[in-house]
Amino acid sequence: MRAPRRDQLRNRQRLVTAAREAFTEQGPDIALDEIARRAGVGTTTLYRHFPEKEGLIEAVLDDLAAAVKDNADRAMEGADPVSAFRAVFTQSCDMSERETATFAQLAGAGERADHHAQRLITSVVGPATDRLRTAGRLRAGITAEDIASFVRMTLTADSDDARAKAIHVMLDGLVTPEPAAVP
Amino acid sequence: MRAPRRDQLRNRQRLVTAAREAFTEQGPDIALDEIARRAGVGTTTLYRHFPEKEGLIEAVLDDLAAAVKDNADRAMEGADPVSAFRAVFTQSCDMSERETATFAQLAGAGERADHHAQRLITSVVGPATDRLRTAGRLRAGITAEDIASFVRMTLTADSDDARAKAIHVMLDGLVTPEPAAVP
DNA sequence: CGTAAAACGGTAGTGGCATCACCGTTTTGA
DNA sequence: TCAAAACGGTGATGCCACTACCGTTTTACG
Repeated sequence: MRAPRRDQLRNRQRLVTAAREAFTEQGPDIALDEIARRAGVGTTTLYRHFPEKEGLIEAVLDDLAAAVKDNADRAMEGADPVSAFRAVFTQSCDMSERETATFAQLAGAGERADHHAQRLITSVVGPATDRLRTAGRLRAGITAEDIASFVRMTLTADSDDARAKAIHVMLDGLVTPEPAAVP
Repeated sequence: MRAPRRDQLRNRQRLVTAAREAFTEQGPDIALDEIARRAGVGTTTLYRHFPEKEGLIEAVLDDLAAAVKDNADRAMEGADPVSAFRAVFTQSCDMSERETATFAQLAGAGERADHHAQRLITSVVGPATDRLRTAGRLRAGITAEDIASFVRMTLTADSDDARAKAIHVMLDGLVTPEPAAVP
């Protein structure tokens, strides 16, 4: 089997980067021709890489999620389970302003994209959630998928203010108080 | 000034009803031609009533919200502020299965529709929220708009299960415990 | 009733956009 | 070096929102 060609990899990366910028500026309804032009490739090449628009959206979601995942993993190191969970949850809901809006828009741009976003978020918050549960501080009956769903909900808040309040309310209800110490 | 013609009113109602059914079955991307056919009117008539698709979506949102508003107002009568709020909040998040999904899809079908849905929900939960605050049982710093935003968030949950859990968590964080009685 | 204003409905057309089909040209791994 | 793979331009198809006409029907009202 031949190794993948360099121009192929390069063009794919260019497309994803251009698409990410384009989606951020204009939303998911921007024309694919425009994205190809921004990437400096022909429209044919775009369709060779992403036969359907939703595939490109998924790739951009991957790109956006990678940064969040990095931050989340860093926040896990050397922190107690409660602090780690709070940090991961907050960061997942509230990346940089623009990224949050872009991620939310793309996640709502179709069923496939929606599920893909859900999976990505689950992979980000899963470890912190499991650790919180192991420490006995996670509210009973809550799964990592639930947490991911909550995160995605907050992304659709219509203002940063409302989102911040929602994060606060949810964290309060998710992390249970420390069990009383035996005297 | 002449009174509005009956056929006009009738056709408008038919369009909204047909659109509501069509959106419920096929989602907001269904073609307007198809909706006109279902309503038994010409496409020209559809565009005369709703020059833009988003206007039709807003009308359907109104239609859906009216039923919820009725339930909410009924739940307010003769109930204490806390019960009333819990009932209104829960019912707003969780109408009948189909309606919830339809409302959420339409609310996400454009910026105008989004803001319209927000206003509608605010008008539904506003009274119950104000009453809860007056009773001193609403968490400090939370406005009716925040509550409406929370409701809209829960509509985007990806499963009934996750939505139910979110409602529970949020209610716990929103209604403060009764202040201790003076001995 | 009679009538004119208003609403209707069919048909054709415009323009944007996703997606496909060719096909000659360029790049690249081996 | 050279064949496989990727590129890119151009034109076509089909769907859909939205517009323009224009002759026909319905309706409010005198």
